[in-house]
Amino acid sequence: MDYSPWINTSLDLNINPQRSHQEALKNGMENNFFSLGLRNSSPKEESSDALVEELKRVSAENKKLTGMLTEMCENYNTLRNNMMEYMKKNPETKEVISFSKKRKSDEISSSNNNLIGVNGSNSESSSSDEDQSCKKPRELETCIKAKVSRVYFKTEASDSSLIVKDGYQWRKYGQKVTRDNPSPRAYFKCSFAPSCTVKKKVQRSVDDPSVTVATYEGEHNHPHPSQMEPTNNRGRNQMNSAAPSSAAAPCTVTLDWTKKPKCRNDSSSKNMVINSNSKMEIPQILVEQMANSLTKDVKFRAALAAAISGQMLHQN
DNA sequence: CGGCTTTGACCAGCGC
DNA sequence: GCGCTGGTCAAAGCCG
Repeated sequence: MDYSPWINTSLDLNINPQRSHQEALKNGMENNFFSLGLRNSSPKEESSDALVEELKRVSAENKKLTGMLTEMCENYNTLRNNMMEYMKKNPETKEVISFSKKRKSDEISSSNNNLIGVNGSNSESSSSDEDQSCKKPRELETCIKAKVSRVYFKTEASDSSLIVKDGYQWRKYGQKVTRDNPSPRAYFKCSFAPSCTVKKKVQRSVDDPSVTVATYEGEHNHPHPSQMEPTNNRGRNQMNSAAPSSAAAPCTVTLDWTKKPKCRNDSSSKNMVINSNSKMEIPQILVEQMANSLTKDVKFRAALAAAISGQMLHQN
């Protein structure tokens, strides 16, 4: 899947150590600066001194936060690499988990064979993010066995349809209201090729109803429909929008082994790993997710704007 | 008429 | 063993 991520941190948090302050300033921070009522030509020097002090403090805080984020990224990647290494070294472990009682295991294993047969690169398979995925052993097992990826689609909150425009042709075979989410979960099978066993679950995010979470199980054993027949428009659902980059530009995330299960309500701690198919670097997307959560905090935004304006003052 | 969605029923895994 | 829950099936209805 060659999608571009929809993640937009809205605030250009200085999360990239390589990025200079000048670059950050280019990205519209001036607005925040002026919205705070800070002016270069402030008449009251005392208050400006206090402000400068405050700005220094916030700058230091900003620096500290940046360092913490960087450290978190490093820890995350280390942990993930360790996990991957462990899984490679101990395939029997994987097998033990996989052979736990799972109904229709033959079906799943066959679909898994399809995955390997079609696409040998299964390295980035294990995946999930914060909330629902893999919080039960059964789901964990599914994550390990089949190629599971989770894609987030930004949609209109008022849009109640669980249609995800990913370009493939899906046939809906069920819908269920799950316990942990009031919005129904829709079940889809790939109907483009009869032999394709890819399944998809689509459900609104608990945290953000404007976000639709699509969980893909398996991998298509056929090319993307838009590559095969660009004009093929049959079907009423997904094929109507065979261009994946249209309304919803998803971000594929993969299993986060460092995450404890049962933390679905903690949107601020979303750990994500971008699928290797994506052009984005893994730490970058992780950091952007963190930044996204942080930027929801009004206080943090104010402090951040103050810190940046401090940098501006410094330069002037 | 074919293909799709809807939706209630059914099945199987899991926890108690 | 029983109840809960998620996942799947399949009949009925809808739509182009």
